Amino acid sequence: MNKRVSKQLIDIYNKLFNRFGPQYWWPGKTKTEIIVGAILTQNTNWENVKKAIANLRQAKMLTFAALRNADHETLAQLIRPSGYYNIKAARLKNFVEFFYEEYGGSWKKFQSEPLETLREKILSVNGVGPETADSILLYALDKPVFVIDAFTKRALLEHKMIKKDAGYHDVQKLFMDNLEPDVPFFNEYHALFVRLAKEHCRTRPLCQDCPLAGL
DNA sequence: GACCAGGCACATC
DNA sequence: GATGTGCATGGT
Repeated sequence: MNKRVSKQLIDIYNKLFNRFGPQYWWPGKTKTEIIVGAILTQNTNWENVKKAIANLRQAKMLTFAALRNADHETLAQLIRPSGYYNIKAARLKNFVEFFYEEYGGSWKKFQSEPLETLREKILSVNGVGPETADSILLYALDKPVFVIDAFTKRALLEHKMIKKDAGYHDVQKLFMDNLEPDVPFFNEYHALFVRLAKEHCRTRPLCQDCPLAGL
């Protein structure tokens, strides 16, 4: 734990929170819905994901049991609005199969597995990479892991807190080595970075009235 | 019509 | 281990 870095990270959080307030990410939803959303939102606008999830809800497919029984074609058509529907249908199936094979369909077993091995196992599912795995861990299973996305990296790069070639794990380490594990805090912090991305700096470097300017 | 969105796996060098 | 490519919809 580096005190200076730690203070800086908390400082960034405070600036973002003061500007944007709480983001209420994935509030009041089931674990299944959060996991489905995490997979469907890969490289995809959340508004499109909402349409796909609405279709699934309408078809009563927002449970793992229902997803397990669905055939590929039906599932693919329901999630069509979220894009990459063939690949994502397969990925949903992969995850559901993993859940039943590894944990016998028990949320209790799933959630009580130690974090280290749990993360490795989730990552081993084809179609689940670091960001999706960590979103599932943090938002569905309440595990204290910090989710990194492309914008988080760019913001940190801008403030010279990471190197240009830093990988996902390097960036994640910066947060997790320098902050106390805290689920609600990690939840809000990542959501605030995404809010910053949507609100301010879509594809450009940080703009002038960026809340992080002058750190 | 181009460009983008809360990635990932796979091929190739 | 770095770089390139396919996957696909809906909004701006």
